[in-house]
Amino acid sequence: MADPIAKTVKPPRGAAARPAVKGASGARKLVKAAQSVGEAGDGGAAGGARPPGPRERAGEARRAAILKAALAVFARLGPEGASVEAIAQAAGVSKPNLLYYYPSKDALYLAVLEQGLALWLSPLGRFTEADDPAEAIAALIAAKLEMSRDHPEVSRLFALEMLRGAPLLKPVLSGPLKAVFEAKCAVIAAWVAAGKLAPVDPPHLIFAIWALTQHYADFAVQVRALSGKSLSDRTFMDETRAAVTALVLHGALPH
Amino acid sequence: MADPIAKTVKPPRGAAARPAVKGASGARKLVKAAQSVGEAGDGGAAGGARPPGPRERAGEARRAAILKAALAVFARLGPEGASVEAIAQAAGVSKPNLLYYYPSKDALYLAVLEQGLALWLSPLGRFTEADDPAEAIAALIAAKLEMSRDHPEVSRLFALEMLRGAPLLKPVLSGPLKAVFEAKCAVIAAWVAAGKLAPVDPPHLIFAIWALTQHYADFAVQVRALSGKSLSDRTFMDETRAAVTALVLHGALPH
DNA sequence: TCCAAGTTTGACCAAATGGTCCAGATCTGA
DNA sequence: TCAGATCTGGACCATTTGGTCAAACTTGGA
Repeated sequence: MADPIAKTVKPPRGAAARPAVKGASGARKLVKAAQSVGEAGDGGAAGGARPPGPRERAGEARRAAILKAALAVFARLGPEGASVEAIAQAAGVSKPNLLYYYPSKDALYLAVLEQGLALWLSPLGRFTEADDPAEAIAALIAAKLEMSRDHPEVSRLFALEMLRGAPLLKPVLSGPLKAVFEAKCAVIAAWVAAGKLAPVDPPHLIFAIWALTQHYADFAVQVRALSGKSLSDRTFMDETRAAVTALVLHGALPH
Repeated sequence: MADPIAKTVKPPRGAAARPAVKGASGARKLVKAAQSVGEAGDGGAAGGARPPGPRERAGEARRAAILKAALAVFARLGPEGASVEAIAQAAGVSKPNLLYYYPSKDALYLAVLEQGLALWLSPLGRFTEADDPAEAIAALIAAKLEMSRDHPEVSRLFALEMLRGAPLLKPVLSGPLKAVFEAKCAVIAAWVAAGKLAPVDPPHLIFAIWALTQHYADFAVQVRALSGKSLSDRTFMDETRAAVTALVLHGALPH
């Protein structure tokens, strides 16, 4: 995989440009995807008002199957380690057929990343100055832990990207994510100013929450090897949520 | 890279078996390396008492250069993404020459992992029931953060292995690491029992410390993109240490 | 000085892999 | 029902890449 930014375009045969791989460079696409996180999010079917039709349906299903398989394989082996053949097999599709839906491995990888982005960013979502800090922080922790439990591959995929130096994600990091990040820092700072929170450093508080919650997805093997448990165990999940929440709140609430 | 456990042996030409790639399967080697962390750690030169000699010296230097370059490349691209050619180039060595010192990419990867293991495990080292909890925990955090600052590639390499499901490291995790982990959990439990610590869950406390400190190495790009700083900034380092220590101690000390 | 052991590398090989082609199957709309 | 568009996958191709080989070069020591 050279630079995926380059030639991600080029639709399959002569087909109508598919929504999943339309114009704009990879990075730009990711930024756009990140910006539209909160929005309506139809995302699906290409056409206008026309009802789907069985063929389009099947195509969309196949596309989804490929995406799902690709997420699993990419998250485990990384973009280099994952072979198109392996993904195709995991998706129950022939390699040329996969390449029909996604014109290249890079395009597929980008699509996977794009799909995961919304999910990955969503928990940071809603908390405002008006909220109760303890509640808001607890909710954020819970949401992130649920992400780690229900979509660990997404978490791992993004962790992988970070480890690689975020070649594709950097624009997202310093664009949309930074915007949200700074907004949330401002909220925390406001809470501190209002005396609702101990004088914590907002960025570090957010980093801490991220680190503590993602750890259980990204280092799941280690957690499992050492404790014998994983977030899919109900009690371990509750225990973890309690431990992380307690840690963060004790550190952040006025004392 | 198929299963690196398999045929890691086979010395270069007919040369005397090199210490770096001697018998025992990869996994066993890693476990042994992990167990001997605290020990003397000569590790170097092959022969008995015979003085090094300029030639051996040069060889050892080259070996070290290769290992260093390999760490950098592997940590960035992963074992699949890194090509032997690229590593050789980074080390200023021809590809066949690299293969002369390390008979295969797998062997090289294993050597890199092995070398990093001691470093990675070392911070967990010394703290006992007799120590002051606050001091001991602060020291552990400081040591891990220094690791993240001075050897981020090592941290990233191991993070990468975790994300991959720790194919090579699993024996280490459930062997030596688990032993140390449980010992430390016992220490923490003793502190709790003695009333020197709030009733925290020992495993989660350790996970928290790991997560919080490694985050600054593994997600350095994100940290840098969002805060503009990195641990190599003196003030940011101090700030981070303070923030993490405060968070953990507030959460763990009796309140 | 000379040699045997150790070191270095250009040329080469086989396997894996991303991607293409094309022929045939299937569906859609008229 | 039929023509054209859309799918599907077996065969194929070019490139990359891990690894080998043999020949040449270096060097420590007798």
